[in-house]
Amino acid sequence: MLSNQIRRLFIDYFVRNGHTEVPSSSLIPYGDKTILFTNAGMNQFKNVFLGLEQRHYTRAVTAQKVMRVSGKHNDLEEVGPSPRHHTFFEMLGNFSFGDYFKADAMKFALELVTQEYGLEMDRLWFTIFREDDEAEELWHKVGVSRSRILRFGEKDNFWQMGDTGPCGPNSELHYFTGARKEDNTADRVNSDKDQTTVEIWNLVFMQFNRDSSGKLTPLPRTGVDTGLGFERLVRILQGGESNYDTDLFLPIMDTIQRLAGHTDAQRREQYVPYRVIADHTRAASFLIADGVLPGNEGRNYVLRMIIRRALRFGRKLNFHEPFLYQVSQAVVDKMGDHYHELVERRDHILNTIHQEEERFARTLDMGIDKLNEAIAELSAKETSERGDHTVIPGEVAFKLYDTYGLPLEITRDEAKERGFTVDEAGFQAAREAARQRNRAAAQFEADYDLVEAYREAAETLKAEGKLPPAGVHHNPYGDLNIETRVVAILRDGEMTEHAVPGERVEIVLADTPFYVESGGQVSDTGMICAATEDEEQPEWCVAVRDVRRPAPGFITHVCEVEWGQPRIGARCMAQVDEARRWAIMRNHTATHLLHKSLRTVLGPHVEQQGSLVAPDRLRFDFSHQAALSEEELQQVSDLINDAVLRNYPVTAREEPYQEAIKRGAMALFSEKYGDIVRVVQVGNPDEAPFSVELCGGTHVDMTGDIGSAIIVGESALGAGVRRIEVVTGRGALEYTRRQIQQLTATAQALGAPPDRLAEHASKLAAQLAETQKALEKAQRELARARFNNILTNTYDVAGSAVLCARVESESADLLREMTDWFRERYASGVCVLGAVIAERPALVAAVTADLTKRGLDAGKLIREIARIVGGGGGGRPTLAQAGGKDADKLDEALAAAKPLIEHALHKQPA
RNA sequence: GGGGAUGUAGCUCAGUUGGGAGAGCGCCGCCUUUGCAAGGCGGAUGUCAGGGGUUCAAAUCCCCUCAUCUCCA
Repeated sequence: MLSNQIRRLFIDYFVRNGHTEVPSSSLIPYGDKTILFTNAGMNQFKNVFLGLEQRHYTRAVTAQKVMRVSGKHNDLEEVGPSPRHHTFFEMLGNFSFGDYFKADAMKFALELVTQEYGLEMDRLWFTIFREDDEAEELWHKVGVSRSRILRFGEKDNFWQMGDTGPCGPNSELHYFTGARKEDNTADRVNSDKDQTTVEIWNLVFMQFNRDSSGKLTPLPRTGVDTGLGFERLVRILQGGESNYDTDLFLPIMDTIQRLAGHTDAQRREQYVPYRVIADHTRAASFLIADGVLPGNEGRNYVLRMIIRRALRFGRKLNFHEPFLYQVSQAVVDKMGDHYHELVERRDHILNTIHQEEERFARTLDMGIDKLNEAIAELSAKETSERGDHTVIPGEVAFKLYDTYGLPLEITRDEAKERGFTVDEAGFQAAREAARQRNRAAAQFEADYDLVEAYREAAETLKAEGKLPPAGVHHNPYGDLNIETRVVAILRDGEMTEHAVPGERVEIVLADTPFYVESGGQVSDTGMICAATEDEEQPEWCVAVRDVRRPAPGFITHVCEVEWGQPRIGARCMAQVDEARRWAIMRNHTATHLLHKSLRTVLGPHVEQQGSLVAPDRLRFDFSHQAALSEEELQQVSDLINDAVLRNYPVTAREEPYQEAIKRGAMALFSEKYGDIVRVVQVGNPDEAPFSVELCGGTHVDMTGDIGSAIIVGESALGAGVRRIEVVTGRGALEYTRRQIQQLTATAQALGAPPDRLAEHASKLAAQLAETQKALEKAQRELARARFNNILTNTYDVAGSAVLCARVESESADLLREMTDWFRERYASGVCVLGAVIAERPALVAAVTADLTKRGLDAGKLIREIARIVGGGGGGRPTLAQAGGKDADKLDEALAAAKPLIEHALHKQPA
């Protein structure tokens, strides 16, 4: 059976049994900062299990993309040597949200593996939690022999989401894959002894809720969450020795072999690099398809690390030119049928990998240069000192790695070619030391306590019935001015009864029209005032500065009390600052127009990487390799403003995710979407829409409301990411007004008509440059003429010319130049000049080279006399300069130079 | 988020204890050549990343910010 069929069979089986097929969520988790990547099948259902989110089904089945690069589950170093460790893999799973529980989950699992997949009953082992007698009975009831049911403790068979929250016992199916019957024994389950018996499926039964004291209480709605390792299952069904001996990996490794030009024997011998490259290419391709770009922090860094690790292993196969992007093509071919994003974004994936390959090559070149420098230094030592100097110290190797990104293996290989070795123990020691330093520095934790305080506040309010279970009723799309009620007042996260003028508190309302920062759109500001009969002067009033969502369903308004005392339970009016909100909405709709226009002009690889929608401007970051040309910017700008002028209606509606995607809606890759999504569409009802985008933000009704949109900036934001900034509406008006003002003011100042300003200005600039040059020349000639006069003061001391004079000069540079003139005139001599520059004394001394041999040092000389003007100085023996504070003593200093020079010149040559 | 490195002409980079901003390539002009390549001569090009400080004097030393590279979380 092929992998695609195996996956299909799983999904179809559960769909037949009443489950809804839910597509895999992105590898990038949304709204969950605790994890870097989607690392389990249940991630996208987390809030459903927590009761924070409702779905229209209670049974689901998924094939989920999963990444594990570090942590307790995986270690990157294992990928390659290990037959069953992967960074990227698929997890098949069925889920029950308050629907069926243990009995059905077990029945489904057993039926599927034995009857659909044809696994042998007497090779299966079943593990259960030590105290879960119920599980044993249920397994027995569906036909499992008691001798094959094994009990384990918390470590293996008790699952929990976190320190608190849902948890429960789990039960695992293990499978004996060995050839010798006598090895099919219980002690090989959950054992590191050998790998003939492997875990294939984990059934988690969410049964309890654990509170902060550790106490378990039964959940009102139990749940089932299962995870079946797809690669392992395929391996078992296809009878291979490792997960790599399956049709999931073989085509990829065939491609590597073809590119490497290896024989089958060579391939067998180098199986580790083959596996690493195959695994990492899969991971990289999927990550890039989900919108991740290689970078140097967070998940971007992980992607870069994975690509570079693959390239490092590629060198073992003699790949020295970019090759990985070609392997990636094989991944797209193999997996694209089920994961369409690979096919849709193929060019982007291949380009990104290719680019990273070239970048890494540059890093290596740089690193190897540094290594050569280090080796040259060592060699120099070797000739001057005794001892062995063919070992590169560990700190040096580590610095190459830590600072210049040169991997140890490559340092080792390059060193070897030059007859050097690396002190690897020293390297590890340096690495460990660095790690320790890091750990010490990373001791402070985030404001975890504060987050916890908000969560507790939200729970308390729900428990007391002051807030419905779903939390604050939130509608930012309707009226911007509504009547509601103060539910709570928080001071530093703690509940309080009331607040007084001038205080900064957070207010929780039963309903709120305030938008909460999300998808780049900033939070609303506004007012909350007492709802009283007296419209003129409400009893109290607070200014809303910010709006936050510290816990799911819990919205707080950060307020400053203007007057009066808001109290819990008070009726009030919540009023969003409408002018500000309108400016935001213009910018948000303009963002959609910009996004679409960029894709039209530049191509479908343009992907939103981030955005900011504020009242005064919008900022849009997107993937694109090069700077936009003048014409491209023009085209984008024209497309946007054309859409504005056409005055398209902007509509939002909710519809199933799949339908929206089918209609070509643009979705953010970093975003998590439920089954039902909000779709914002720009365009006339009977025509093909201008843009369709999944979006939770607020928008204008008609594009004409935007007024106009002006691109005010385009810049680079990192490798392959550009940023465009735009102003709209009143902001655009203000911007053009300022520009025109500048233009007219400049035109007036230059006395030229505005439409010929550029021509005029460049002419003026050229003239100015010419005039300046002429002036400089004239000034220099003048200075030279004056200086020729001063040169007459030169007198002879023991055959050398000596000049100590005060001159006029506006710069120290000119002063220096004068000494050049002196030296042009006299082959042997000393010249000390002084001038007052910007009210301060400046001195310069020059000594011709022949005199320095007679012990005359311009540096020493200038230091000596600079003291008189209250300063210091120095330079080289032939030329030195100094400055001071006391301009009045300049002549005194110059006079003091004479005896010093004369004394030195009268001395006999050394 | 933390550590390390880098930032100087269009590009690649040098710049010693703080004391005259440079090289190579490229570019422009002229010469040589039927033309090209090459060569010869001459020339232009700098916010020394930005800001602050120390100093008579900062590309150089100190602090902050930004950007890029890199390692770690």
